[in-house]
Amino acid sequence: MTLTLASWNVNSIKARLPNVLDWLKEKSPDIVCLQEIKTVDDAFPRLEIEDLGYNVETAGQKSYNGVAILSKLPIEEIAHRVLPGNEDEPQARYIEAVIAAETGPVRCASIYLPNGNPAPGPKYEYKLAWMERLKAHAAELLKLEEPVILAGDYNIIPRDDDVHDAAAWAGDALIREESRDAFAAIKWLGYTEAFEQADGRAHQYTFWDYQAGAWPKNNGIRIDHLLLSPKAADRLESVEIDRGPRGKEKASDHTPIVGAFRL
DNA sequence: ATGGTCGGTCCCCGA
Repeated sequence: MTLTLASWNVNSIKARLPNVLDWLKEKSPDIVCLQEIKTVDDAFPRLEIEDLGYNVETAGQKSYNGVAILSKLPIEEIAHRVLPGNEDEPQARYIEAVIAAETGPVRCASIYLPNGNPAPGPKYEYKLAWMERLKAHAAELLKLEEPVILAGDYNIIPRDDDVHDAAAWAGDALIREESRDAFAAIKWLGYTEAFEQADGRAHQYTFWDYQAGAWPKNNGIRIDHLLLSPKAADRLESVEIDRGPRGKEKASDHTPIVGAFRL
């Protein structure tokens, strides 16, 4: 049995609803981690998505940020709606569910990591502090020895091969050495970055800016990632970026990344 | 073509 899990920053679920519904109907992923839903929970278009066979859990806020998990499989538990380490966190950037897969529970998080620009500055400090919290929590999750998939918009360009023109991004919060080191530190705990593991793939992107014709010029960056615990990594069959949604009318500036697992 | 992004909004801010 194959379980498919997608991560997609939709840049407003209300503005993107027709595109999202079309894509869910077309691809029918088992689990979808959404970011930047940009709405409070009560205004999330849950019925339209439930009609397609999904259970829906959200952690939203007004205007900005907001994450959700959609699952065709039963959601056993929402383990967290705020990233542990600061329960007073005002920004909705984390939700973690335990999902009942055929092989047993699979723990999935939808993550919207702070952008961090301009760097240096307080927003960048917030990004690094948030990553420190994520690392501490990710370490705790490893102790459970479960399949864990930490999916989301990490706002991190891991390698120069993940950007059209690395020099043009020098100094940006998404590519700075401290950002990359913080991302690598989470991997070093024992997580596998799914896409990077697939050999020989370079210059495949998940985000293209709305400005300056970035999409037609394929001037993109790879910032949406799936981090896998050992038990999830062992079960990884494939991971692909689906460029389809980025080419549609009224597209998000991100496109989905989809992993397939023997789970 | 002296322009050139979106989305959510207390009309700018965040990306």
